[in-house]
Amino acid sequence: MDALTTPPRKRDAAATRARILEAAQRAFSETGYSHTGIREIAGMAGTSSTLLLRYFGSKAGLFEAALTAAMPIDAVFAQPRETIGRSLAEALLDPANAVRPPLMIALAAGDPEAATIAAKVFESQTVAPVAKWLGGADGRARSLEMAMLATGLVSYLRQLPLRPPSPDEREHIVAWFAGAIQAIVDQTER
Amino acid sequence: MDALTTPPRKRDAAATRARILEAAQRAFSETGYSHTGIREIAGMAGTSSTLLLRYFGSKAGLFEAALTAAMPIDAVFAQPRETIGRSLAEALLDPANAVRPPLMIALAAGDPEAATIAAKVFESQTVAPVAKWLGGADGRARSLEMAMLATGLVSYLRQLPLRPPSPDEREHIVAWFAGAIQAIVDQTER
DNA sequence: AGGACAAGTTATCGATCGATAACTTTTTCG
DNA sequence: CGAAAAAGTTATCGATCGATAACTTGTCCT
Repeated sequence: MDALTTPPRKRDAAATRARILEAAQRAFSETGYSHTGIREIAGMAGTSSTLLLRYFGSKAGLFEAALTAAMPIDAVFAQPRETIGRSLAEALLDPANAVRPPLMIALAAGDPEAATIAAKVFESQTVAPVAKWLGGADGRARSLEMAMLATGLVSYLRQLPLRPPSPDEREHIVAWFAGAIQAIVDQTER
Repeated sequence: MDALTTPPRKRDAAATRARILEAAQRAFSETGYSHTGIREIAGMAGTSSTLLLRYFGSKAGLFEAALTAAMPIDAVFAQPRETIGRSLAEALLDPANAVRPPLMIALAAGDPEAATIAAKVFESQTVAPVAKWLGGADGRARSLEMAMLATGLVSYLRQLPLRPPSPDEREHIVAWFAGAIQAIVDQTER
């Protein structure tokens, strides 16, 4: 009588874990940390919340894992240094990149627990590497400035339901962002 | 037998309403929208959640009221235009200013309901007035750029539990922020 | 083949949340 | 004064959340 029901999928812990992680990245970056339930994520991954918790310990653990796995900044900073502003802007605003660290930061800021996790991961995975990439004694300050810009950009152009900027306004903003990033990168020691 | 118990305070709807509003501003800007309960706010105001709901209809209504009442940008933009960058930075980072629009924005971004309210209020109370203050056809784009910078600044220097920047780094960041704001303000039509 | 362990499901707990109803106390005003 | 309206309290509902326990089913290894 179960000829019409979907047969249960092959058991594969690694694949299930990966599906949960991917679903978590998508869900967290769409609805934020507090507003996303583990049942919802598990449902998107085709499993149950119980299994999710066994793999990741807790909702906070899952968030940390999702955040850590979503840090593909190397590709951006491998681009030519002379046009890194544009490259970063495009990477941040590409709709295909569902999960980006600054977006996660913006989404986590409202929840103390999530903010602590996000800050820790972001510090080690993004702020510190970029500071090293920049070089100089003021590397960390400039890295933080870039992070502020990036978080602001994704917050306003991807997250907040503001009245959408016109194409001209959007291009104005993106050009300004790229220029501001480039200025920080090109800056030499004072 | 109630000689030792505090006598109940005089009944004053306006004063109670004001206490609730102030408590809401403080609580929301410390723990965010989702993570702050109406019982907690009511407790800070010395009343009950029932009364809070009667005055503000719902938690979302209270948030909107708290946000609308926390928009003292006029004072900042009444300062001399030539040094508005510094003035804005100081206003945003002054610990006495517990509630600032960009901070509320940062805290609300993670919750869809709160983000919708915050975006609507911020658009009309801050983005639009600043756009008019700036003037020019690209006023709104430049206003949004300033909002991005401000949100990034308060997020990283007031909200996120990052490893705190050193005094030198902090001053580096503040000076950069003030310069970036000033550049947007001084910018003329291209 | 068969058992041991991993993978996955079902049921449920306890806490918390926003919201509502019903009630009591105080103030106000004719 | 006294009654009506406003101000405030107590009790509780229904839903949702993260988390745990107990159980069943599939897979793999000797």
